[in-house]
Amino acid sequence: MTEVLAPDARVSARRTVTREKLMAAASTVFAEHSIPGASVEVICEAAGFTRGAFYSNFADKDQLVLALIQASIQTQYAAAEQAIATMKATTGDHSPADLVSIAITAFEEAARPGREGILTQQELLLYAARQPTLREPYLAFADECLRQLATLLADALRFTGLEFAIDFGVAIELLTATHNHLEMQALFTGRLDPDILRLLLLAITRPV
Amino acid sequence: MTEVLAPDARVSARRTVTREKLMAAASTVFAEHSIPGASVEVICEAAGFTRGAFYSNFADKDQLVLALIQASIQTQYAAAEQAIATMKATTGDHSPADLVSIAITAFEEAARPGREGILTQQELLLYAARQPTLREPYLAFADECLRQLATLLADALRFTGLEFAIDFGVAIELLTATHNHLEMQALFTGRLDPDILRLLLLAITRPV
DNA sequence: TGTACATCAGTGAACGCGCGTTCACTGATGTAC
DNA sequence: TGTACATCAGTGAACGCGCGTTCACTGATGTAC
Repeated sequence: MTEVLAPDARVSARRTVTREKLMAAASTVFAEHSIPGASVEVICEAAGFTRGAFYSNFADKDQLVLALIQASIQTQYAAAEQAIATMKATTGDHSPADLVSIAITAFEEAARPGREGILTQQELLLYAARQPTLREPYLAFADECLRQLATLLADALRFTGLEFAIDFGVAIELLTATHNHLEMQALFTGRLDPDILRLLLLAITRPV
Repeated sequence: MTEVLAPDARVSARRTVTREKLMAAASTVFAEHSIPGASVEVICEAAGFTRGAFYSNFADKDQLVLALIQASIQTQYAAAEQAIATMKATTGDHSPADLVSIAITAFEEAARPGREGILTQQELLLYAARQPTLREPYLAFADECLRQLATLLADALRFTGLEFAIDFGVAIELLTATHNHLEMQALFTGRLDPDILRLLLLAITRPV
């Protein structure tokens, strides 16, 4: 991860841009055709390169998938951080429920993946579940994400004067499960109604 | 659906068996290689046939996927019915929480898909989300499933003297979302701990 | 029940296409003086 | 700053393989007398 935060000087800017274009194109093509259904040719066409460029940047297709998974992890980290910042910047008169809702909305806004992003994420998730090499990193990421979210919610709850009526870890899991469920449903209905999240949160909290 | 319940006499038993073998093999291969990554050749090999047999039974690969989706729907219907029957057959002294837990466990037992089944289901779900032709049927199924589950839970709750503290529809959605989340997690951890489901249920119900 | 024929179900070779991957190349970028 | 050369990044033709699909065939099953 260090290399990503502090880019290797030996990698030219041009090369970095090419890599990013290929990854963005791959993300789009994966969403439409699934990972095994997406040919290197089509990805390169979408990115505006020839296949040679692809193999100049990635050893093979699997290495591209791995890079995308790492990028997806980084994006979600950033979204969590953004949400924390937004929440901490919020002041003024808000009911406890409103404050919690603001924090959640901030996270959903920051991470909002759109239809294409949801499909790609699910695709990467299934791929990681199958590939033994990727299972461990993905789990580690999930744990880290839950911890981030826990910090966020703990802060938000302290502001609001609410507390969880159930185990903290279980509460976080229920919230992410529901969030995921809403995203999957959005693939079919086209709409994402976050009301259920709010109802869940109110059901599992109580005044201190 | 009529043809499935009352099998067409013009379709020989031999043919039906071949179809079922091909579908079972496809389910296994889809779990391992995803749908676009599963070649007709490999599916036929796993089923013990040659590729000619495949095209004698299915117009193309997509028709096989469609048949699998329909079969998956039937299986889950059956599981819901089985769970209802089990619950209605349960008598004796049980706490409200226990009774609810028995009903849920019965459903999980009847539907228990195993690692392979979970992967295949997710694969079919993503496929249906992408394929406009399949979106509508899948949604219709989901609605029907939720209605079945609603009946089951309404009965169970009546037995127990509990009632939902939140909207009925929302409660069902939260339960299915959590159930799904547990299945996905099981793909990574290898274990499926249904305790969270029980905790959720207790959190969103109250004595009448 | 036994025989002769018709239909059906699965075989396996063949097809052409598109895929992943390689590599000799060329034009773009960077470096030294 | 300008020129000469070295390195780098992406090109595009070529390869061989495996795929989806077709079809003439054969052995199995069903039917009529």
